[in-house]
Amino acid sequence: MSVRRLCLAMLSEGDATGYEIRKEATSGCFSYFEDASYGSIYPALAKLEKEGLVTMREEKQPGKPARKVYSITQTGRDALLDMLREDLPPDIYRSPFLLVAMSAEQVGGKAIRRAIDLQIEQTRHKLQQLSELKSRITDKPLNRGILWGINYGIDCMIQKIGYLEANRAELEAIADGDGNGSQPQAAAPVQTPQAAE
Amino acid sequence: MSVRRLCLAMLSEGDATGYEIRKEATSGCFSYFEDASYGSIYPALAKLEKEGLVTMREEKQPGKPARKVYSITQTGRDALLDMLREDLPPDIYRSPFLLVAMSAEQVGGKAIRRAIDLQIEQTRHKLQQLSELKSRITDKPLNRGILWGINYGIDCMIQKIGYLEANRAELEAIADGDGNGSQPQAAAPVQTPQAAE
DNA sequence: CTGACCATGTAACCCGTTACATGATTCT
DNA sequence: AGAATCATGTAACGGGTTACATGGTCAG
Repeated sequence: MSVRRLCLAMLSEGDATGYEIRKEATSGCFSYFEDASYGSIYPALAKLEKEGLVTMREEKQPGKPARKVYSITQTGRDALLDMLREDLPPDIYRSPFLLVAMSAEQVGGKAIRRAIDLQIEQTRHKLQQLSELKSRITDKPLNRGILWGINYGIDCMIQKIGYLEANRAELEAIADGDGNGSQPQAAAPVQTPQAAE
Repeated sequence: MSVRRLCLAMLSEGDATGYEIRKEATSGCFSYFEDASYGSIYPALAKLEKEGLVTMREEKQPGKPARKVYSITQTGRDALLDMLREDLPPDIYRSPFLLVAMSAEQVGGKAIRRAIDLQIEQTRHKLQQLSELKSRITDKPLNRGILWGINYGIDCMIQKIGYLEANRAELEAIADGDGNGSQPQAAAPVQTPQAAE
C-alpha cells in the first residue's frame, strides 16, 4: 500500500513517468523518508491506471521507448486524501549503525571509527541533497508543505551530525576499552536549552 | 539477515528465549531502531542453532510449554563480529507522517493537527520507554555501548518533539490555507548555534 | 471471568528488491 | 570507448508480518 500512496502523492504534485517517480523517491523531495524501485513502481502505476485512480498518455519519441506520462484523476485525489487522513502507520527507523555502536566494546575502536565516519558521511550526503533541493524550490510558487518537510529533514540531519561529532569520542573510548569510569555520563548533548517535556 | 543479526546481538548480551528477544526488540534497548515478530524470530533461532551459532537448553516448567533458552557460542560471537564489522547497510527511515505533512494543503488543518498530535504522542511514548530503561541500567556494570545508544535515541527524540512543537503552527497555517506570504521562511529551528558543516 | 502475560511454533500471504531483458542517446 | 541517463517492464526470490493453533497462570 505504500508505493501506491507514494505514487499518488507524487502525481498529485504534477504528472510524471514511472522513471521520474523513482528518481524523486531516490533523490528528490521524498527521498529522506521514502524509497522505491522500478520493480514496485511500474506494476503499481499499471494497477492504479486499471483502477481509474490515474490516467496514462503515451508520448512517443523516436528511438526511445515511449514515455508513459501518468496523471492523477479526481478519484485518485479522493483516494489519496482518504489514505492520508485515515491510516497512519507509525514512522519506522532501522539502524544497523546503532547496533554496531551498542556493540562497541566487542567490535573495537577501528571498526567503530569506520562506522561513525560512514554514518556521518552518509548523513552529510543526504543533507546536501536536501539543501540543494531546498534552494532550488524556495520562493517558487511550490507547495509549501513540501518545503516544511524538507526543512524538517534538514534539521534532523544537522542535529544528527552534530550529535555524532560531539559524542563520537566517548563511543570510541568505549570501543578502545578504556578502563576508566570518568565518562561524561550524560554524553553532553551538542546543546541543551529547554528542549521539550 | 537482519533478524539473525539482531538475535545474535541480543544473545551476546546474555542468554534469552525467543519470547524475551521479541520483547526486547519491541520495547527494550533495541526498540528505537529495530523490531521483529515471533514469526521471524523463532525460525531464525532454530536455524542459528542448526548452524551451531547458538545452543539451546530446555527449561521445563510444569503446565507451561518448556522455555527454550538460547546461548551464543564462540562461533556465533565470531560470526556476529564479522557481520558488524563488514556489511553496514545504511539506516532506513520511513515516515508516513512526513508524507501527510508535505500534503498539508490538500489534507487540511484538522487532519494535520491530528497527525501532529499522534506523532508527538508516539515519540513521547518511545522517549519515556527509553528514559525508564536508561535509569534502570545507569551505573550498573552493563555494557556502556548500549547506554551510548540509548542516549543517542533519547536525544533524537527530544529534538524531534521540540521541533514539532516549535514548528507545528506553521504547518497548520499551511494546511488551513492561509493566503499570506509572511511565513517564517526558515521555519525557525528550535535552536541554531553552529551545528556542523 | 476477562484480559494480560507467559510461551512456542507454522503457514499463508504481502510487499518489495534484485536481477534480467532491451536499447538509444549523450556526456566524458 | 565507456559510463551515465533516459525509459520500460517482468520473474524469481527474499524477508518479514499476520493470522492461526494451543494452552497455562495470574491479577483485577
